[in-house]
Amino acid sequence: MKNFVDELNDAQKAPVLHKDGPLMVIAGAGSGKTRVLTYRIAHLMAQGVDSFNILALTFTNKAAREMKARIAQIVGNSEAKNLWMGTFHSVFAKLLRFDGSHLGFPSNFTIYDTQDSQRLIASIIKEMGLDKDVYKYKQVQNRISSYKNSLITVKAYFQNPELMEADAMAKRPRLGEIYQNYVDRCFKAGAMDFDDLLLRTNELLNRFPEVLMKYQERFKYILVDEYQDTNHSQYLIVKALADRYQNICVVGDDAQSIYSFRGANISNILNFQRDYDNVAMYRLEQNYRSTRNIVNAANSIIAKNKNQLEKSVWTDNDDGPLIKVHRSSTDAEEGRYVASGIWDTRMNQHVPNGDFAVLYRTNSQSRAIEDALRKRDIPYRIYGGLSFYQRKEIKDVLSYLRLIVNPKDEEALKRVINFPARGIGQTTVDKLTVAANHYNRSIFEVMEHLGKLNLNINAGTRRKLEDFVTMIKSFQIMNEGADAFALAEHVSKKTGLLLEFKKDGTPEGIARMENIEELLNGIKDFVEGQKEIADATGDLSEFLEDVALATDLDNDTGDDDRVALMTIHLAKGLEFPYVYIVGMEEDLFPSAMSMNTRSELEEERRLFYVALTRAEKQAYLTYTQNRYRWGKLIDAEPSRFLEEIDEKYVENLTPIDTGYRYKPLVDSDIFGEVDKSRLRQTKPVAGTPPTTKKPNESQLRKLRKLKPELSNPVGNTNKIDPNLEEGSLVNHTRFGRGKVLKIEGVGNDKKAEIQFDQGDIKKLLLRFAKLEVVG
DNA sequence: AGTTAATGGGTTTTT
DNA sequence: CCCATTAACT
Repeated sequence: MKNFVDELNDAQKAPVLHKDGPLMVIAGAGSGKTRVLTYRIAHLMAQGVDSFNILALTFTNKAAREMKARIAQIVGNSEAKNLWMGTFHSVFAKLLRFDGSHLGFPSNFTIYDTQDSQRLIASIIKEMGLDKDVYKYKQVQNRISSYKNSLITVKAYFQNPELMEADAMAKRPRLGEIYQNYVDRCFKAGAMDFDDLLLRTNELLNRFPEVLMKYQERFKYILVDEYQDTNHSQYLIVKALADRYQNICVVGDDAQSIYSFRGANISNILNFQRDYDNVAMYRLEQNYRSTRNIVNAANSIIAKNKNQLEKSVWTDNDDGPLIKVHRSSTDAEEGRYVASGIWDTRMNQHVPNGDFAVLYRTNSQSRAIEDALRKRDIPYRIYGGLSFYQRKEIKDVLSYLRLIVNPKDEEALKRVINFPARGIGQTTVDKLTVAANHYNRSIFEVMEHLGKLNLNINAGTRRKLEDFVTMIKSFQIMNEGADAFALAEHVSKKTGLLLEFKKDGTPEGIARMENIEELLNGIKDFVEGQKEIADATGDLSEFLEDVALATDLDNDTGDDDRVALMTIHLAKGLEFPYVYIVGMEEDLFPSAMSMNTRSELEEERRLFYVALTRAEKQAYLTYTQNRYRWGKLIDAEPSRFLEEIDEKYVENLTPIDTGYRYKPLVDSDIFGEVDKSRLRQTKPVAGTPPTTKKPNESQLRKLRKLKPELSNPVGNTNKIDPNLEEGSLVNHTRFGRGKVLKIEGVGNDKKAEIQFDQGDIKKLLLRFAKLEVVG
């Protein structure tokens, strides 16, 4: 453990060697920010700071793990073990497990994910008898979430006439009541949502000075990575904890602030010098990552933003090749271009798959890329999107486990009380919910005391409820002895979950069963892994917390060689030699939802800056003229960002599209509400795209008339027969033999027009599934 | 009352 | 393309 400081350049050394007091490091993309943070922690420890007194907040748990491993190499494993490191959410979840009892939360509280929150809110809206078209649960959840991130509690909400008026203006005067109910129900269920982990930490530190004092003393040195993406709630936690010793080191880059949609506040970094006294300020401006062309191109883009800190990123690296821009006619062709490009580079340069990344704005764009890579047998891994733990079957198993740990967990209970089906329907659950609200108890408690309550539930159903309670209780008893793996395995079998998917027999059913098996293996690994860690017990509740806060990136073992596919947001902090940025189109990137105001557009631009600066050697930008969106082919126009790059650094592989007029910017920051009528777009000059035909009026009329006849004709909507194609002969359960005339749409949302051999039904437009193929 | 198929609506990024 | 809701069936 010596001389590690010599591995740094002078600019990097300064913040590493700086000892006490607040410091801010403004670090340009690729300037060795993580290195500075890692070495600073190692240096503090080498100087005799107890590792128990250091708290490091990182952007992903994976980053924390890697940093810890590197520090362990320098100062030794036993010392590094005591560091508190992780994301805001995971660190403060841990803190709340210790001290949440002050607020009335059990140490085994559940963490609700977004879906759990939304379901609960939907249920509250229904119970309150509100119009669900006015109070849309997703919007309501969004609103509540942003209140929480701004530290607006229910009480604060009702004390703020402006907020209430804003919601009343939006025709949602009872939003505050929903908020109130939501908070109460979470509390009653012993549950916290993602935002609560920060909000409740704030509450804890504010209301209990002795707790605050304890953690101020514990965390004498605090380091925060990606400070530009902290929200108000996180900002206040850091401020409170650092208040005593003022040993706060924040690292970030305002040019890479891309999380304002979840409350990140760029002014946290812009105002750091105002918030603390005698701030030492360091800048890292030399980029070690990318070629000069990439660095300069990125600079030319970010220069279009008005709101930013002074900074000039430069590099000593070679110029490298120009950035390649490619146009294709459809998203499928775009995929083929990417796949063949990767293929060629891999062959010519002899580089591994892991050197490539394909970045996109939205998760749904991955499909076309996947298809093309698969056809070429190029191994890839998709990060993010629907994560493993969010899949239906996995959430089902996890819900049982959650219920065992915390039987008050209402969302988990509602999910599994009738899955696999055991004859407990919606009406029964509604009755239980009403009773639970009435007695101010959890649903599970109501179920435990069915006999003493008069709930108008018939004897058969009552019996089923009792059986369910008995089953969960038997699991709880088992949980006291057996380890998490044995329990989870027992639960999957005993509840009939595994069987449910097995008897299904379809490829999906088998895939689901395999997923459950994979989950069980994951639990096994976890239990064994936890035995190595000092303060871990390897029990179920620890696993559940891990799962609730894990990101896809965290689970990446990185031991196989694959092309990486991910959103630009997920790519923050990563780097790859070859980077494809696909879907460079208006309305997609910049996104149609975030190009109305200057601040939104500037954030999209920063996102583009982040994307481009991931590339070390070569960047490719691609766009299409037509793109499938939900099965429909739509026009696409090149992104304005393509024009914003200084042309010196770009090579156009295809003729440049011209003749567009971009949507005018309406600055709602100044003018208030955006006038949507001003946002009309001109038509493209490019060739006419192929269009899909809609059913004509007479076909539609026929369909509507036939509707009663069409009950139960085609099986499960979600499973399509891949063998069906135009011209196939099919057998219909009701109408008999017929021929497929036309197929519309893509993926699982296909429709077939079928001509039947007999009867007066000539043509029928159907969504099809499980139609038996005859010919 | 409970189960299953069909339909209609929204449509970004994530802990 | 996914999900929640509705409609029809057992």
